[in-house]
Amino acid sequence: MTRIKDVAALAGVSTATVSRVLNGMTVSPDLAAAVQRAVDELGYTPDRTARSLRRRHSELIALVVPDIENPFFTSLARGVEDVAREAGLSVVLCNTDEEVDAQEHYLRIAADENMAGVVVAPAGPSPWLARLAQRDRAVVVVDRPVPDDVDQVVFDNVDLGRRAARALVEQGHRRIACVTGPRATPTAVDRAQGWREALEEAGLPVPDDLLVHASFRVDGGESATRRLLDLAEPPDAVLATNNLVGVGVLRVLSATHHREVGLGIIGDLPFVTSRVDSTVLLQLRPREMGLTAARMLVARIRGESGPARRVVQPTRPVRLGSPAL
Amino acid sequence: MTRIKDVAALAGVSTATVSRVLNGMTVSPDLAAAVQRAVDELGYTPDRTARSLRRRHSELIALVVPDIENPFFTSLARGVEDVAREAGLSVVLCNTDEEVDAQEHYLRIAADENMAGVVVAPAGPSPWLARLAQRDRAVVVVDRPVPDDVDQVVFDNVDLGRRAARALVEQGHRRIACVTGPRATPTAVDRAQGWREALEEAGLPVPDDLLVHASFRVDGGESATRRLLDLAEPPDAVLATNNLVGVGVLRVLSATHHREVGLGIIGDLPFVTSRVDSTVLLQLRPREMGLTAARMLVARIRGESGPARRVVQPTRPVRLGSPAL
DNA sequence: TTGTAGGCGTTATCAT
DNA sequence: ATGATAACGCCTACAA
Repeated sequence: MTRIKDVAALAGVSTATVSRVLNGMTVSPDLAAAVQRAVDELGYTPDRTARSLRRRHSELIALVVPDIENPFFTSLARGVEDVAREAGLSVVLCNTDEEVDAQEHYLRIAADENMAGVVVAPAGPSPWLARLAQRDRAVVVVDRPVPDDVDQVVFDNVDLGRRAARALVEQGHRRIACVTGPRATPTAVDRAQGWREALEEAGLPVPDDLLVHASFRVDGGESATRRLLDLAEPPDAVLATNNLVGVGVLRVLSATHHREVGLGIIGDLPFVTSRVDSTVLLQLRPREMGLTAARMLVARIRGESGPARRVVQPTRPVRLGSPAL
Repeated sequence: MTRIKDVAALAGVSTATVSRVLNGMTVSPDLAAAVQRAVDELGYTPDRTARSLRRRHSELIALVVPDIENPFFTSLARGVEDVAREAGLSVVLCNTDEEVDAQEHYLRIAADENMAGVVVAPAGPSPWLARLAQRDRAVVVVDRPVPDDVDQVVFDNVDLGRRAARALVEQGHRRIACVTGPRATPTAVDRAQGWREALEEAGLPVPDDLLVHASFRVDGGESATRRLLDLAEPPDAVLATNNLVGVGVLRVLSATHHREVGLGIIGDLPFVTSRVDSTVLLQLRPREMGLTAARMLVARIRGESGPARRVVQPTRPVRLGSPAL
């Protein structure tokens, strides 16, 4: 392999001068040109492990997400990537599969690899958030709020639940069920809370059996919906508090020909192929969330100080119909 | 931060001994125990940049894919991850967005970060494949064959096209269109070739306007289908050569109430919500492909030598109907 | 402005 | 079996 000293030898300068050229420090034009020629001729690029060791941090940032198969997080990843690339950082994507152990594993690696920073949508609480901050690494938490004193970009989840449920009320539905995620997932709980508030403010009853906690995945939406349809008094509408749950609900409603049952979804409907003209859609624009988070991260990496910020990512107004048809 | 010398001091041994304990070399039981105690007490983990610099390679492998939003590649990623974790390697996911520049960027980083290996589904040809091999890094190409002399895991794409088209012929269709990916994408071309062969072997004409090259995405399937439906003699069936194109075709067929038009899809239908009872599905099981590729990669990282292998990943037989309903 | 040289934290070689 | 020490490749005081 070609090393910095090979470049130095070819250019007839010291390795220090090569390093300076590579890092944009002041070097006389003629030497800089000679170095650049040598670099080009040899196709030299610095060894990033050596550079990271010396500089005490790399040019990698980790994006840790709980479910890489959920289009919400892949969109978020696109946003993070766009900003990172602009800043000369590369993103490595880590999938925790909603398992805290895997999350801890990847956060530890981010620390041990001396990555410049981490954007994490937490599968659960983690001591590593504080540890990373303490080791002087940039940390931004997205989507799911945590109690730690770190930068966060989240939605106003109670408000999301409220707005989506209100829209269903305005459509004339009176028995609106809510299918949400696990009790341990704050976004799931908050959105359900918003749903409850909207029903109460409309003077509607909120029976316990209309709120179902399921996995935040397609199968969760499916099983929950089947259970709801089996009730003695089934709902006349269903609010799905995330995109995959929404797909599951929609699948079961279509398969069982319950086209009269209203549907609200917080999130986008990825790849849907059925017509959902009257569906209430509250789109979240995860890409924008990724942009916001990555910008905050880059600012911290560049040395910005100040107290942890908690940014509420705005969303679009409720709309009707399928996004693509 | 806590360093190896802190552990050594606390355990009353040299750093060399600590290193030996950490790396499973022979150390007397009592010293090993003392070291382990110190490691636990300090919560020490080795600095991976230093380790990588010294060992000449890290414990990271890169998975480079052209479209992180395509469920085919996220499934493949799951397979790679499962094997990698088992082998003590961590996967970093890199999205090239079908851009060769981005691909080159990430491959270069993989080289400069001294990553142990790379699994890449190429967006296009790359000199880095050879360069990485030359630098003694493990490389496995997946999904899209390349001319380079490197390990590859691919489908028999001509056969896929043939089998899917045959199934549509057997359903009684006589004018079967094919919507495939860009001319520069070998999988797209080969699957279309299989389609052509199946039609010819059935004695059906293969008019030029029944083959449409589009992007390998949902919008590609949509626009191609609209064009096909506008033909003077529209097709009575459509073969989509990948999953996203299939979604696009299905969307347009549903939206325009062309339920009588037959449909074949090479790949899975992610998140579909409409009923597709008579759809020909040729599922590819990308996760298995990821498992295969990662196992080959791990073997190479462990030092396996021998000529480059080209493995054909088997697929399921054609089936009918939606995967989930 | 440029070169020399030390050190980042780890592993591996060479003694003992 | 263990310890001292020299690398790995780069960056950055410090000196000139």
